[in-house]
Amino acid sequence: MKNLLSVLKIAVPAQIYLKDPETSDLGKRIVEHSILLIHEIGFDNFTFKKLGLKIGSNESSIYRYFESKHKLLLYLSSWYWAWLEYQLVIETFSISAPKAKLEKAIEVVTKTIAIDSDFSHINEVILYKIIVNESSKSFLTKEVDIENKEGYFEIYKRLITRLEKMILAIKPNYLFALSLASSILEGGLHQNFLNEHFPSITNCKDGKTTTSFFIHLVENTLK
Amino acid sequence: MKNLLSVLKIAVPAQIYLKDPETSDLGKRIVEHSILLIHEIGFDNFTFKKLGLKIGSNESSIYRYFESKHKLLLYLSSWYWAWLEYQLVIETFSISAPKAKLEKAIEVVTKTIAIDSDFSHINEVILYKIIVNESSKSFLTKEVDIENKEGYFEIYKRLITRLEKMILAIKPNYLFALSLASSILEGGLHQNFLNEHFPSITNCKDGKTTTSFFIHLVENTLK
DNA sequence: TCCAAAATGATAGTATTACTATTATATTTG
DNA sequence: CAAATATAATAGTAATACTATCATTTTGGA
Repeated sequence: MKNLLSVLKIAVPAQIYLKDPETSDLGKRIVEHSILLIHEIGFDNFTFKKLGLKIGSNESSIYRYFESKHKLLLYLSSWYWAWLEYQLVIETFSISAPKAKLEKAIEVVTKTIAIDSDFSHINEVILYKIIVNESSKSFLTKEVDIENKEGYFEIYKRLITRLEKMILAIKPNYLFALSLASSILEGGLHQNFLNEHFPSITNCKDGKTTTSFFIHLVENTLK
Repeated sequence: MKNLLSVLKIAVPAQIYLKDPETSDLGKRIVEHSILLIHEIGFDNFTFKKLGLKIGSNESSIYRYFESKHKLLLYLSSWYWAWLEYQLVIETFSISAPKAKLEKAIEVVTKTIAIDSDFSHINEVILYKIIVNESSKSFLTKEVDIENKEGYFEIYKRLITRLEKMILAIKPNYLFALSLASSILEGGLHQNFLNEHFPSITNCKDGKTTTSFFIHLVENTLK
């Protein structure tokens, strides 16, 4: 996995950034340390000024890469979804049995990311925590419809349609394959959020995983 | 339903406000018009100054009721969950068959609110839209753990444990009753969000309702 | 190796936000 | 009718989320 990725690049929709952060050292440091800083102080308290201070660079230079901190969050989210899509594809590619394939897919998209694949400047463990705690803010805005039209959520939507296909491979006449797919993805994040902040309203703790909850749920639903 | 509520008061945790908005005309206007204004311009663009302008009052007066706009959002969310809990209780109270009871419960918590019960200054149809589009912001903060300890989310959590009980009444040995309950509640909101902004990744549209998706899902899971 | 272009940094400035503080004026109530 | 309470008006503050301008450094090609 690590080696494969070292020759690949996670592709984020180009409209999201002004200048591709992957093309320079400063750009990479912006992305790397924005993840750490957002994790540390939360997205709402995060500013480009504070990030500049942290990386020994200038606020104005960061604005050359991203129009706003909202666009940066969109970038991080898209990057994560692209990374997850890649994981999904390689992990399920060689499985031909539909049921086993979907099971592996559910595992990939609902498990708590705990190991940094370490192929780049991006720490996936911390990024995953940001996705759990902040990523909804990327679409909970008044501008969501415009930004959706501009393609900012393409990777996310593609991921869901990939899951949908795997669901339909098991039960072609199931009427809610898309809704089930989006429930697995967002629901997985939400259960992990609850585990962290509201443990009294989730069972996904103490050895019982979010993954096992969803595998059981989906299996029964598609029976 | 309307008549019953006219003698009842929706109880929101008192820590959320500085002065109970239900106790004065200004307070009620603050709540009433904050719902309309947040719906109109979005929570992120909403300010107490703009609200003051709208209701012909002063920013400083609004601050006497709510410490911050974040607290106001917590108030609106809590109010909605309390209102929904009330709906849940009266609609399921007289049903004794566990399966029918849960089915009705799912209907209550996942359906799109389209009729204003009109018993108060609060427009539940618009409030529901705010819940769908903004309520996650009430807990997606760095302060969530402190605020949780202070009891700001009590009603929400109680609602989920009510659903949990109904689930366990059907299948007492089911290990994920809490997770299923929280998935129904948040998942219901999310599917309705998708219906509004990302229709390409949900099936809950064109006559197929969010409610029917969840009823089917839960029924099979508890079989 | 030098020159121009590109990238980065430094500084300043702006409108708005999310408040707090103070004082003045209504309104209610005992 | 006075005192308490509620509301309004005004001012002020530090921070935010940027934009604009200009200076300096780095780099990539002839």
